Amino acid sequence: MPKKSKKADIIDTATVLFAGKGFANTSMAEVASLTGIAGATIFYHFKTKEELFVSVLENVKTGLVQAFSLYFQEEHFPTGLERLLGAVAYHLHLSETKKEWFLLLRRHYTHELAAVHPACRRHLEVVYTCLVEIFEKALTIGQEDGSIGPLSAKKTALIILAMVDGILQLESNNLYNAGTLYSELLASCRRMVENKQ
Amino acid sequence: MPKKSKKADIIDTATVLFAGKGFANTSMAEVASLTGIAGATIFYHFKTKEELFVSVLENVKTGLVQAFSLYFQEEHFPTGLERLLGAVAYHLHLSETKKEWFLLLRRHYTHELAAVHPACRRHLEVVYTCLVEIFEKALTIGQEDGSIGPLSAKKTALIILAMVDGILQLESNNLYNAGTLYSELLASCRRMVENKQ
DNA sequence: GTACTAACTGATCGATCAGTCAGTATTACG
DNA sequence: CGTAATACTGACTGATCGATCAGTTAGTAC
Repeated sequence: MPKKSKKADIIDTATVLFAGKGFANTSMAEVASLTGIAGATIFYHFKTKEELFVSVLENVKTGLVQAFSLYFQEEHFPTGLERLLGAVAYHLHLSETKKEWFLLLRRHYTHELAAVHPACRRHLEVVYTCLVEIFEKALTIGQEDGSIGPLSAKKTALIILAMVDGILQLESNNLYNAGTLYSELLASCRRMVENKQ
Repeated sequence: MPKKSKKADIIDTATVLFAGKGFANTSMAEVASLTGIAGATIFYHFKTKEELFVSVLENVKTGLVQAFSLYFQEEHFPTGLERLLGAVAYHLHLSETKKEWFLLLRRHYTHELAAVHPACRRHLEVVYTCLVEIFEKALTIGQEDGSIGPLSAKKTALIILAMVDGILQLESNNLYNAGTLYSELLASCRRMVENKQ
C-alpha cells in the first residue's frame, strides 16, 4: 500500500468526522487520535479548525467532479432522456459509495461558512454547478433528439437536483427506507420530462 | 397584548436560535439574554438543554399540524390534482411565513436526537406522517376522479415531499433564487402525476 | 560526521458553556 | 396579616476545546 502523508490522513479522518458529526461536534483532539497523531500536529498542517474544514471540502469537490467526469467518459447514451436517467442513477450510486461527500455537502455549517468564506463558497459553487450542468446538458440533448419535452432546461435541472437531494435526505434521516424509492424516482423523473408522444 | 408566560417566551426564543444557528452553536446564556431573563431561569423550567430542544420541537409539531388542518378545513378543490398542487403551494407558503419551523426540521441535530430520544422521534414522526398523508390523500382522490394517473400514492407522496423539501433546501442555502422555481415546481409536479389523456 | 530545515509532540492556557445551588422575590390563599 | 409554594436569580464550578509554544525528532545536504 502506498504510504500516505499525514496531512492526507488528517483530511480523510476529518472528512468522515465532519460529515458524520458536524463541525461543532468534532473536536480536533478526536481527529488527531483517530488519525493516530498528537493533537498539536494538526495545527502544524492547518492553522485553524476552519482551514482544515475548507481543505476537506476542497478534497470532496475534487473527488466529486472527477467521479462524474469519469462516468461520462465511459458511458454513452442513445437519447438525452436516457442520459438524464443515467446521471440520476449514478448520483444515487455515488451517494452510497461516498456517503461522507454528500453528508458534508448537506451539513449546515458548509453553507454557513460559504456565506462568509470566499474559498469555501467557490468550492461549493463548483460542486453545484457541476451537478446542475450534468442534468442541464442531458435535458438539452434530449430536447434536440426529441426524447424530452419543451421545458426550461436550467430550471428543470435544478428541480431534478432538488428532488434527488431530497430523496437522499429522507434516506439519511432514516425517515423512510428511501432505497425502495430509487426506481420510483427514476420513473417520476421520466414522467416529468419526457416528450408527450 | 396577552401576557405570555416566561416558559413560552423561552420556547419562542429558542425556536429561532436553534433553527438559525443549530443546537450546538446556541448557548443557554444567549437564549436567556434574548428572552430577557436570568441564565438560571431556563434550568428552572427545563432540566437540560436537550429537554428545551424537545419542547421546541413539540411546539413546532403542534403548530404545523394545526396549520395544515386549518388550511384543508377552509379550502376545497374540484379535483385531486388541484388539491395536490394546493397542498404543495401551501407548503411553500408556510415555509416562508414560518421559516424557523422548517429550518428546525431540517437541522441534523433534530434527526440525530430522534434516533436516540423516543419522545423526539415521536414528534418528528407525527410531522412527517402529516405531510406525507396530505399528499397521499390528494393523490388517492385524484386517482378516483381521474385527474391523476395510476401510480403508487404512498411512494409518489414521498417523492413529492422530497422534491418540495429539496427546493426549500436549495433556497435556504442561497444557492439559487429558488423563489423563481415555485411555478416551475408546480408545473413539474403536474406533469409527474397527471393522467395522460 | 555537522548544519540546517521540516515534521512532529507534550504540556499548558484562556475562553466558553451546561448545569448547580443557596438564596431572594412573587404569588396564592387561609 | 402570615405562610407556603412557586418562580426566579447571581455567583459559581467542572469539563471541554481551540490554539500556542518551547522543545524534540527525522530527514536532507554537504
